[in-house]
Amino acid sequence: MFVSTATNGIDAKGRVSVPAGFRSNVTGGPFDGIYVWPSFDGPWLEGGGQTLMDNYLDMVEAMDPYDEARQALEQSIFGAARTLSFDANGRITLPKDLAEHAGVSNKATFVGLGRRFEIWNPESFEKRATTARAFARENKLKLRRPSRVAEGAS
Amino acid sequence: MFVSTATNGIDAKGRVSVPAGFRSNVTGGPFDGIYVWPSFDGPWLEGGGQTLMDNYLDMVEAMDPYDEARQALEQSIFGAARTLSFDANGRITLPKDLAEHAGVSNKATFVGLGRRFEIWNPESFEKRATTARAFARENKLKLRRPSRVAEGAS
DNA sequence: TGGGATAACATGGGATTTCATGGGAAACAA
DNA sequence: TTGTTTCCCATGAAATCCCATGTTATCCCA
Repeated sequence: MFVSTATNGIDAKGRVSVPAGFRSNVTGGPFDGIYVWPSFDGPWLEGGGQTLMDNYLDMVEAMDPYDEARQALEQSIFGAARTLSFDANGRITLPKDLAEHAGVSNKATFVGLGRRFEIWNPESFEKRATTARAFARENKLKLRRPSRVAEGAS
Repeated sequence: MFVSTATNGIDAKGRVSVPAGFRSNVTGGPFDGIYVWPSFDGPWLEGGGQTLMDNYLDMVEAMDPYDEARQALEQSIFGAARTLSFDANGRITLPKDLAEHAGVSNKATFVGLGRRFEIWNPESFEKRATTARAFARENKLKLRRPSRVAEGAS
């Protein structure tokens, strides 16, 4: 799973190192790289590996073919996503339009969120992280064990 | 499960031995190590193995995708967590920012709490343990057998 | 049940590898 | 050509691996 947060530099060619911990998460797919698309909630990018895209595909295909939500998801995710391959050193080249959407130029912050991750402008992320932390503290009680008991837990 | 309390030294490289009893709890995961993140309740660290993180992921994904609390929790847990691998002798290297959050430098106290554990500054923990004991004494009557027996718990 | 032998654990330091980053050359497109 | 993209190599810093060692706990056998 994608965990932790790391800020890496973007060089003049638009290249940025994907944190090593993220890379080791996506090996074994049909290509050596990640999927990235603009968030439709705000100025940051969403990303993940083949497994995530497979999950989204399953979810979409479980919906009615003419469900508006289905079409929105199809267009916003599959239509907007890019396959960004790693170079020999584990970097991707961030396309200009994606960089603009996220407002990143010199540095980019990778945030692991379990199954997926986000790419942020470092300053914007810092602001959001501060409020998120307080909010998480106030709302931690919303975390409930799934109704089904986790069997075989160790 | 994680039980007992142990205080181990932190060397100049930031390495600290994870108590052997804790280590034997997390073997068999995708990596040989633990997840650790800063508590959002105070100056100590929270930790656990793959099973705990899987449980958190299940709990978070049971929430509405656009619940602000969900996004806050995702960032505060998965975004803040680190995967700390064991070296050949069962040590982890505590990142500086985590050590600062917990206020540890020379020694760290590992506290087993069943499904997860905490890492404390030894003096701070001693203080809290005193008040926690008193609190437990006052509230011992709240301990009740679960209405439904926990299946498959080990 | 004592006491020596053995294994497990926590700790220290040096050597090696990985990681993030920079720049140049070659392939490609317009 | 001219600008862009991809591949390849170099480098410093940081993290990891490997070996050594004292100490504690456990085992085994008389």
